[in-house]
Amino acid sequence: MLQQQAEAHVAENVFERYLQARPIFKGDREVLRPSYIPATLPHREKQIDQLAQILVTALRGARPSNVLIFGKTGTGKTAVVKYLENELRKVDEAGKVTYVYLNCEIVDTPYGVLQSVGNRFVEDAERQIPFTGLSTDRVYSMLLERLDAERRIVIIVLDEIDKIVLKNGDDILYQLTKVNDDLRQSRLSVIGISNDLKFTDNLDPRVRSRLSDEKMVFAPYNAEELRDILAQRAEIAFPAGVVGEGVLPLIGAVAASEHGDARRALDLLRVAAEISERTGGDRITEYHVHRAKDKIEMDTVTEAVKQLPSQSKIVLLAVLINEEKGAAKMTTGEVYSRYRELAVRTGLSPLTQRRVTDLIDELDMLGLVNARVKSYGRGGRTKEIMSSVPAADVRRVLDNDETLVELRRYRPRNQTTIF
DNA sequence: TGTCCACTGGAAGGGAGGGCTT
DNA sequence: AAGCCCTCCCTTCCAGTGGACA
Repeated sequence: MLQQQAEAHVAENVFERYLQARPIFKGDREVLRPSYIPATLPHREKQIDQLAQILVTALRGARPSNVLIFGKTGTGKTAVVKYLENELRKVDEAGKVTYVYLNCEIVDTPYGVLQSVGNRFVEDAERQIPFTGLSTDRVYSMLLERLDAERRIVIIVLDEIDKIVLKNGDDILYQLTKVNDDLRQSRLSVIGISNDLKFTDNLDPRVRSRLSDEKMVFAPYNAEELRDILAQRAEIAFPAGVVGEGVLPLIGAVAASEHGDARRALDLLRVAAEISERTGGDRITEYHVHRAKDKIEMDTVTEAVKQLPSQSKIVLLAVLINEEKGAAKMTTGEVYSRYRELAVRTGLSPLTQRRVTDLIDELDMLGLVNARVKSYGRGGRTKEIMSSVPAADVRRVLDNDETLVELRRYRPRNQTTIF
C-alpha cells in the first residue's frame, strides 16, 4: 500500500504541480526591481527635463554644471540619473562623453573613487589600478593622465554622496571639483545624489559652491503617483486580470505613508505576487499585499542580523538577554558587562567599552536597537538602550548562528521569563 | 548653586592585511 | 626584500557634559 503510494509519487515529478500552475508573471520579474529603468518615468518629467538641459552641454563638447540632487529614498533620483545616462548614450555617437556611476555606499573611500573612475578608461587587466597599494596622490595623477589622454567630457555620478563625506570628509570632493584646473583638454563634472538635505552644511565653503552650481530636490511621491508607477510596471509584469482591484491603491497608500518610497511600493507588489504564486494562486489580492508587508519587514530584520559581524551579534544578544531578564531599558554599562560575559563564553576576546559604544551606535543606525543619550543626574550620563525588533525572531537567527554555538543553550541565571 | 556620576565621543595611533615600487 | 601607502578594526587617553541632588 505504502509502496504503491510512493511509486505514484515518483511518477508525478515534484516540479510538475508547480509547472502546471498558471504563472503569475508575464515575463521578466526584474521589471519590478528598483534597478529596472523603464522607458518612461511617470511624474518625473520635469526633473528629467531640467537635468537634460544641464547635461546637453556635454554633447556640445563643453563641461556641464555640477549638480546636487536631493530627495528621500525611492523618489526616483537614481532612476532619473540612470535614465539620462541611457538617453545620452543613444545620441552620443562620437562617444565623447563618459558617464561614470558610483555608489558611495559601496565605493566609500577617496582612493576607491579615484581608482574606479581611473579604471573606466582602460580595458586590459594589466593597466588596472589596484584596489590598494598606491598612494592616493599617485592614483590621482594616474587618473589625470587617463582623463587627458584624449579630449572628453566626463560626468561622474556619486550616488549617496553624503556617505563618503560622512566617512572621509570632503577632501575627495575638493579634488574632484578642482580636477578641471589640472586638466588640459578634458573636462569633468560631478552629479551628487544625497538623501540628506543638510549634508552640504559640513562641506568646505569652496567645495560647496563649486559642487552646487545647480540644485534639484525630488519630492516624495504621493499615493496617486505611486499608483501610476505601479500600474505602469504591472502592465509589463503581469497578464491582464492578475492584479486584483484595490491592490495598487492599497500599495500606493502603504508606501505613501512611508515617505512616498517607490522602491518600497515595487517591492511590495513583487513580493505579493511571489506569495500568491507560491501558494498556487493566479491572482494578486489585498490579502497578499498584507502578507508581503509582514514578510518584507521580517526579512530586512533577519537579513540585517545575519550580516552582522560576530562581535556586533554578541552585543545585540546582550541587549536581548537583559530584556529577557526583565530590563525594559538599560545603560551602556549594563550592556557592556553582559556583553563581556557572553564574549568570554564564546571564546572571543572582549572589546573595550569604547568600541562597544560604537557597535551600539551601529546597531542603532540599522534600527535593531534604540539608543538615546540620557542623563540620570548624579547617576551619570549614558545611553539608554532597548531593542527595537521582535526579540523572538532575532533570537532565532542568533541561535542558529554557527559562531555563537556556545551561547545556544545559554540563558541568564535567575531568569524570570520562561522560553 | 555647585558637585559629581557614568558615561560620551573626538583624537591619535597601532597593527594586520592588502599590494605596489625599487 | 625592504620600504611605502592604503583601509579597517581596534585601543588608549581624555576633555566634556546633562541634570538630580545636597
